[in-house]
Amino acid sequence: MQKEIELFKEHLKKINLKITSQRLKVLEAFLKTEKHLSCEELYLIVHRNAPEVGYTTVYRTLKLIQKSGLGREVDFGDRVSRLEHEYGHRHHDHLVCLRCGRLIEVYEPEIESLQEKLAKAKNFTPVRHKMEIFGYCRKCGEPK
Amino acid sequence: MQKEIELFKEHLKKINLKITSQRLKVLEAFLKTEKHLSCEELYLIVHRNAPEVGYTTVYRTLKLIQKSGLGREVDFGDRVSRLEHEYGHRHHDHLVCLRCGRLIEVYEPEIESLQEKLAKAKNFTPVRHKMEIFGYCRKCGEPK
DNA sequence: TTGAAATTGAAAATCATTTTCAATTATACT
DNA sequence: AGTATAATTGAAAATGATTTTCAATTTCAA
Repeated sequence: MQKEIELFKEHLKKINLKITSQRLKVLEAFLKTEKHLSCEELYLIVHRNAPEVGYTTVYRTLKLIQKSGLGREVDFGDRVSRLEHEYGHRHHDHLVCLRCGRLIEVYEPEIESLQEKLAKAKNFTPVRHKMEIFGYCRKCGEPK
Repeated sequence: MQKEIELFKEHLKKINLKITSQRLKVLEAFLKTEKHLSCEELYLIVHRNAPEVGYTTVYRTLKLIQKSGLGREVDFGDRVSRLEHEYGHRHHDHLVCLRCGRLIEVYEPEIESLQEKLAKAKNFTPVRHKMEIFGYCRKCGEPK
């Protein structure tokens, strides 16, 4: 976690932004969880221990975490941004349970290379991609 | 297009909803385009010829089009719902140009079957999926 | 034709996110 | 350490897409 904090500080310095206690508190709360937290969830966690950190600052810091390369924004169709770890985590796709909301991360290199091929066939220069499979997890069983 | 209109009417009857001129106008505007229209864009089109159709009704009708199986909601990360044709269109993925917003539809059966395999490996029952590749189209060239 | 139930549109409400702005704070430079 | 200055903060207001409310209107089965 120290490594990530250092990277974050370096990123801030590089773009002439200041290292503040609020920013570090938000970052630490993010680093401590492996869950995909929304801004509000993160705000509640940070705010519990540090009531002086405001909602807006959490939003703003989440943008910085993304730009620093430590976090990636994900949206599972509910119009709520969530942040997942990017540093030290290779790209993966998601299985999203329609009943309980459970999230399973999966990695399939063959799909990645097929995607490259697809893009190339259309003269398209891929930058990033997202793939989500919605359905029912083991516990939630068959639909209906 | 008549076939789709019939299907829509059948769907409404099945769930005891009424066939109104407003609903048919929104449906027809949707059927006439192959573009991925947002609610607002569709509203503007409908409203041009039929000013008596309100914004809210367009929104409500778009939900009905989705439920009837004629349209599918897509969201390319800008938090705006768009509706694409579902009836008579096999599932496909999207290449989204980050500069000009161009949309390219692609179909790759191998990816589809790999997705099935992935889900099965996690005891997950897939219902639907979405895959989007963001990047730069031929015209917009390399990033930056 | 009629009446119950569904539909409509305008306006208000909602919800996530962004912007505004005056007061505060970090940091580079004395 | 002190100070100037540019960045940061948080509360509140603004935004923008979508949803809800509600009284008036319309559909359609009987």
